Amino acid sequence: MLSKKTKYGLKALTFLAKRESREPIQIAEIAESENISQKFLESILLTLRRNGFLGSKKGKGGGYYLIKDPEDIPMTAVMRVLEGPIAMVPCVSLNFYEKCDDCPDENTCSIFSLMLKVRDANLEVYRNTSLADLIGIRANG
Amino acid sequence: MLSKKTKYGLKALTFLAKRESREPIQIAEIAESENISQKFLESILLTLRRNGFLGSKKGKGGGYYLIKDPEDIPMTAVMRVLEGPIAMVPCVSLNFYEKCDDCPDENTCSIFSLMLKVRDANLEVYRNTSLADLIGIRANG
DNA sequence: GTTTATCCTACTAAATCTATAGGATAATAG
DNA sequence: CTATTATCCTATAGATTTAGTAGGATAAAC
Repeated sequence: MLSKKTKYGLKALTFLAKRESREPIQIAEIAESENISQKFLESILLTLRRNGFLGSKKGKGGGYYLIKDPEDIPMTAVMRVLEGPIAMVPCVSLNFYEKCDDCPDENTCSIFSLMLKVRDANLEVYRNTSLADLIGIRANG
Repeated sequence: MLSKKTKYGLKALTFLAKRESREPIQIAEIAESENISQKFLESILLTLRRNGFLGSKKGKGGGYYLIKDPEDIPMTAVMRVLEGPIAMVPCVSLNFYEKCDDCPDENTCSIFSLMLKVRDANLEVYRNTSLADLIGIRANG
């Protein structure tokens, strides 16, 4: 299941991407518009800023804004920052590789191959989808 | 991330599928061979039996055994029973549909289309993989 | 009737997710 | 300079899910 954190983060990003202008938007405005707890959203936007997706400005007239073109923000990057590894098991993860603690040997693991296929299928989707693709009237399916 | 429950369930299923004979195998043997807590595995095999994947026999010489050919057990079925919905959000789930509580309208939801694509990509993999495909030396990638 | 192994419910512990509290910091306006 | 505004940041609390355990009931074999 997609975490609320990721869901809210994606909604906030699309909210910002939809705007023509890149003027700062306050957390409160995004939170209200997208039905998100303001404090929770605050922490999410903070991670998005720390990971290079957003800029911010303090004080009156402050808020958050995109610092890249939506076309240049692939879903792979967003998902990895908000949701974590794209792979379902660490031993097939490209960016978060780890040995599975219960597996003596990847070469004989019965689910390794399946997990590889799943990872690749998801990567294919995320790599071919940018924030720009999420904006506007949805292209159904 | 894949839950331990699903991972262990899949390993147990492949362990049983690898055997030529369909004689009952004891939980203890599977648990030891696959590095799984016996009690935990017990509850997993129980759900697999209740959902029509396994048969069981009590008493001496008892245990669990497959009641279908591995070719006839698609990953879609196993995943849905052990891991739950294949979709990442309930509003795009085929078998577990629900409205998202925070979304006023699916038609304007910015992530709906992406979640559909992800679901379909995963379905494609799971539908085209049976338990039989998990057996034996892994076909890498 | 004893042994063996699954059946079943309930429960506990740990981890993760979701959300909140409350003050620190910095920018703006006057 | 001071008040106001809005982000910054750490810590923590509450809720949910996951992982694993306890302990006896049931049924089959010998």
